[in-house]
Amino acid sequence: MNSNGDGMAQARETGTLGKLMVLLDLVTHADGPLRFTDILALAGQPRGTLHRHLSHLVEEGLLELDGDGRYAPGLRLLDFAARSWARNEFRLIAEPHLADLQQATGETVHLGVLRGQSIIYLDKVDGRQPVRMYSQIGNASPCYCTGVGKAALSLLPADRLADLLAGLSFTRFTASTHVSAETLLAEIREIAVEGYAFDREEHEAGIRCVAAPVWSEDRTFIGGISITGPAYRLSMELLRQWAVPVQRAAGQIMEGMRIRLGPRR
Amino acid sequence: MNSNGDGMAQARETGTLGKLMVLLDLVTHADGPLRFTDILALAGQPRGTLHRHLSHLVEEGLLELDGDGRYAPGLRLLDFAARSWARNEFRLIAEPHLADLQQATGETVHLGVLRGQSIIYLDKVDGRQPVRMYSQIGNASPCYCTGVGKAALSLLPADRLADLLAGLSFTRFTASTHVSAETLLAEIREIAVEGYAFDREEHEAGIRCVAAPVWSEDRTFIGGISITGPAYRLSMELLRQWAVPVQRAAGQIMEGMRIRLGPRR
DNA sequence: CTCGTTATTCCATTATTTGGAACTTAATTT
DNA sequence: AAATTAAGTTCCAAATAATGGAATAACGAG
Repeated sequence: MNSNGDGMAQARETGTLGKLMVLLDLVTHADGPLRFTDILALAGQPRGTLHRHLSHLVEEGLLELDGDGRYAPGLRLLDFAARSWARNEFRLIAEPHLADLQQATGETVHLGVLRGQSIIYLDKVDGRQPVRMYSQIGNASPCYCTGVGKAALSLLPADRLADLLAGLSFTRFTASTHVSAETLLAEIREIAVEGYAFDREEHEAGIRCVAAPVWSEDRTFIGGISITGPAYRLSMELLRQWAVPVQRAAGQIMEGMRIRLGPRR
Repeated sequence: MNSNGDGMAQARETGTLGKLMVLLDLVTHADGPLRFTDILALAGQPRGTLHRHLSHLVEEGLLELDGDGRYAPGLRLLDFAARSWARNEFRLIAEPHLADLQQATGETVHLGVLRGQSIIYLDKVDGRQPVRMYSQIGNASPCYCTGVGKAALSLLPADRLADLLAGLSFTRFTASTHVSAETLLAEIREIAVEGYAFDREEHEAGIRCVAAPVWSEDRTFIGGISITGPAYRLSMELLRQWAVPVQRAAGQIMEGMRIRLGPRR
């Protein structure tokens, strides 16, 4: 009955919630607060419907409406996120190993997981300056141009990987960004063999990283950890050396997951 | 038809969204992952409805369903929150002044705003150990037992304050926690006169703070900043001295808001 | 294998959402 | 100041999506 094989991008099967989430997405991804008319143009929902939807979102604290009639992300989202983060077992288990890795290398260490087509960063340890956490934690980055992302992709079974690649649309961030599924797939196959991935200034010019895949046994978490830093300090040769400790830390995290989560299943 | 005059607590006027948010609240506020039956008992929604609601929330990434059939907060919430936080103007303007205050006192500095009956912490600057941001940022704390909370309440017009107090239910966290609207109101009146508030170990034993109110001209942000630390180091006398720099920093933040946001209105 | 528990699916009924249009309010121009 | 245009809000009959009781399926312990 309800075949969904066409090329329509944003079709959702989640009823009212899906429509509301489109709005939340629009507002949170915009460069600044949006007025009603702006959202009307972007969302393509009828006036009456849109107005009620926005009112409900504001009422629930998911959006905020300022004195100039502009909609911005609501602060209630922070409370939800803080709780989500505070009790995340993957992160809790990984934390000490990230700190170790930071100590060993002196560079910034990240933990991220694959959610849909994005990598969501769960943790960051940076030894040098006081950390501005939200600056990176929680941020969703594309999977095809980050070390953690490519490491995660290398863990997917062929069919799931193919599906994901098929749905991907590439944005060129730098000269080295993958912009086709073919070259990306080729690199992912290599990564699957080697067990580690590089980001060769693919997301941000001047920034390199080496990453290793990490996953939980039930596959709830498919992601990776990485060491990131400026290209002038992190030669490709150095990154190749660091692949070893990164993989070791990844192994320790997975062992920690097995011990903590294994018995229950 | 749908009279709503009874004592039912959680009645919402936001249709489907309201019901979904109740579920998000339940899961994010629980001590750990919840099974379907747990939620069924807590939410009081019929089986079929609940099941569909949960499925939709999972599909949208707001909840996650692990291999044992337990629901936990979803990581998509982190992405929303990170964006909400990153562009929050109040926080951006306050940031340098919080850092100054931290430098001047050596203790932890917080920025929070009133949302409903809660204070949501927008920022934290702690000079000593590397900051675990989410540990505090984003967390919603009760307004009646935090310095920032009481400072914020002192800014409310009498009628809004009365409404808020009427809806408050008090939890005794320590021996000094306010547990009645009367004593709280009395202190708030004092704070309104003095221009600063203390937390005398009211939320957590052994932790004190001094706070000053901060607000934006359009009243979108009503909150405060505080200096927090252990009681053995922060005597009440010292806190009284620090009221001055805290108020000064608060003034600077408000001046910053006026300059940045004033022209637009 | 069986029983008790927990989770999922089904579908006629009903309540909610929908969305075009009318209306109000605010901003801009003459 | 009045007129004009744009922006935001409310309304309500029609259509659709949510509802929820009951049946089914999956799981787990004894």
